[in-house]
Amino acid sequence: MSEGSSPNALESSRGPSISVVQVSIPNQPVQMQSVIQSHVQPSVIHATRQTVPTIQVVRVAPVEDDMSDDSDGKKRREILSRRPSYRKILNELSSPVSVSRIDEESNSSQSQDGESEDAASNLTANSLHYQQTPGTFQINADGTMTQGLQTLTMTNASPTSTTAVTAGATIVQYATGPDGQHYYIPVGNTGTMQAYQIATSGTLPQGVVMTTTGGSIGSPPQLGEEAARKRELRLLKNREAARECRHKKKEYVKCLENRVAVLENQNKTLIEELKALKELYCQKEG
DNA sequence: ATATTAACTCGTCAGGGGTG
DNA sequence: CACCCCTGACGAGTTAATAT
Repeated sequence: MSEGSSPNALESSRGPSISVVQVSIPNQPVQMQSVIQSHVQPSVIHATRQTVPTIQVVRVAPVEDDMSDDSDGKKRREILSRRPSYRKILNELSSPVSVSRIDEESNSSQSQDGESEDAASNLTANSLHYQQTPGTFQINADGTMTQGLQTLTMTNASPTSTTAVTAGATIVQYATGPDGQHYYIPVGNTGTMQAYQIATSGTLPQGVVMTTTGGSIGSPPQLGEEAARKRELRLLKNREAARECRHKKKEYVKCLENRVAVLENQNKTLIEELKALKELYCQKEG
C-alpha cells in the first residue's frame, strides 16, 4: 500500500496550500465543530471526515503550477514531507494568547470543557494512559494479575529473556495465562495496565508464526519464536503508539476548539466595545 | 424485524524524521 | 546508517440511526 495510491494522496499533496479549513456543522455538538488552522495536517481533515457530516473548505490558497503534475512521485514525496508532530503543535498552542483578557475568558469558557487544557498540557510528557477496559489487568498484592475472573500469574523471570524494554520506561513482560494463552504485559507501571494477548494460530496476523513454549518463561527462545516475538513486540509498540497518537490528535482538536471559542469570545467583546465607543463618540459629537 | 448506512474505533502497514 | 518513534492511510469490525 503506497501513499500515492491513497485517495487522499492528492489532497495531501495540496495540503500545505490550504490556509484555513472550517468544519461547520449545524446542530452538531460543539465538540464536533472545529476550525483547523493552517498548520493542521491535511489528513486531519480526513480524520474529521469520519466524525463529521460535512466539511466546508472556506479558503484555499492557489496551488502552484508545478504542483499540478500529480504523476511525479518524487515531488509528491517532497510535498508530503512531515509537518510538526501534534506534540510540537500542542506545545506551541499551549503558549499563552497575547491579550490578557483572553485568559479570563478562556477560564470561563474552558470550565465548561474542564479537562481539555489539562489533558493537552499533559501531552507534553511521555505519559501513557491505560484505560480500564474489559481486557485490562490489575496487579494484585500477591503479584498475580487479574483480568475479570481470570488470574494471570506473573513468574519472576529473568529480565533478559522475558522482559523487553519498549519506548521510554515502558516494559513488557512475557507471561502465560491460565488458559494457556501468552501475553505481553506492561510492567513497572502503577494503576491499571493493559495486557496484550499474543495471537494464537487462529488469529495471528499474516506472516506471523507463533510457536507455543508451554509457558516456560525464561527458557531459551527458539529462532522462529524469537522472530515472532520481535514482531509481536514491534506490533505492540506500534499499537500503543497509534493509540497515543490518536489520543493526542483528539486533544489537539479539542485544544483548537477551545482556542476558537476563546477567540470568538474575544472578538465578540471587542466588537461590543467598539460599538459602545462609537456611540459615546457620536453622543459627544452631537 | 431486518437491511442499510454512517460514524466510529482499532490494529496494522508504510514511510518520513530524529538520534546515537 | 541502523534503529526507533510518530503519524497518515487503510481495512475490518462494531454500533447506532434510519429506511423498508
